[in-house]
Amino acid sequence: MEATAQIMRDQGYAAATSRRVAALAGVKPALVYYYFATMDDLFLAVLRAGAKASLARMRQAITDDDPLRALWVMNSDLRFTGLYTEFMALANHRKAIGTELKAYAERVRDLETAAVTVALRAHGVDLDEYPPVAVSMVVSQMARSLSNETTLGVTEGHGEFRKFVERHFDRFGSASSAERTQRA
Amino acid sequence: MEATAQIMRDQGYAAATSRRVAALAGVKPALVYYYFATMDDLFLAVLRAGAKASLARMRQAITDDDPLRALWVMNSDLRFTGLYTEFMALANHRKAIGTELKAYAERVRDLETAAVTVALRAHGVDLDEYPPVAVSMVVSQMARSLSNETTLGVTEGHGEFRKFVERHFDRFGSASSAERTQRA
DNA sequence: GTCTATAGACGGATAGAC
DNA sequence: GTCTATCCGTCTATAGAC
Repeated sequence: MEATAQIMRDQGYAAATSRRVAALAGVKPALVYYYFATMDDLFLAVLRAGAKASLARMRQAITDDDPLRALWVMNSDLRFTGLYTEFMALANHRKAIGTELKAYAERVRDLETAAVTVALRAHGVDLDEYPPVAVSMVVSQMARSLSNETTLGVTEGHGEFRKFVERHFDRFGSASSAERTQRA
Repeated sequence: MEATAQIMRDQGYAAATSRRVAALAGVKPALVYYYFATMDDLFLAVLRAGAKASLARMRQAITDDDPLRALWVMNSDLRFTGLYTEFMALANHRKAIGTELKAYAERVRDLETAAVTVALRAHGVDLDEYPPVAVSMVVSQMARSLSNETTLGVTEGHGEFRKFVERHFDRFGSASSAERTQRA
């Protein structure tokens, strides 16, 4: 499963064949089918393991003293976003993958929203003006978008965007006294 | 090329083989290689054609009386975002695709930023507080993210997010939805 | 331009030895 | 559990007829 994830990240899901996975894992192709009936089952196992680890980290982030930044950092991990992009593409034509990825995305959204709600409320942000679900969507999705662009080699505007995000983190998350004034 | 794009959208890039493309186009596989030396060349041609059409629409959007909403609408087109996601995944392990996609993404960013700069400045928005490049990134990337999620079947928070975006469109000086209704 | 036919590589998956 | 060996399908790409 480790080998599968690595190949998917480095060369795309189409390159994750039973032969290549086995070679990287140091075993023979037939052994892959001893543990996983089909390649789809292997992909699903990789997805579930990644989702489980990711959700665990996210539950930790909820209790973080700066959940917004924790969310940003988590979704800026190139290893994570690379895999996620591959699974998104895979989900396009593998029904089972799509179903699993959808379930995962919805659980993530719930957790993210909960974390952001706590953070915003704790700092007196108007939850009608800044709905937690919308804020969490911006933070996690933009972090992923920037990561995807970085992988592609596009970094134009990234510096300015990070500064832009930082300003809002200050306002919404770890509000310093200076930023409280700005909010008013 | 039309058949290739359709298959990529519906079944993923890995399904766009010379056989299937030819079948959908109503010709024989060998003919594909008469027009395109390799499958990579075909993918590149599809990418270039799509990029050209997309850039043309974007230049139009600059002169639109509501560039921000035009940007949002353009990047909410499921046909466009589906293809874009596939090319992102393809770029992971096809160097030529990656180079082309990067060049395209950078030209898009320049155009978007120009359009947003004009729009914000025209309505007296503070460009230091809301850097045009950051605003354009949020608008286009979030539109794509929502489209990708919709394709996956995830719509949680989408309604709230759209309202959130509408409020900011209004605040940034674009005609409010009420005004647009009046005009219509 | 469009076709038939095919070479040659690689893929998923299975049978059966050890 | 892990292997060797193999079946059979699909893929890219090419040769050459029409």
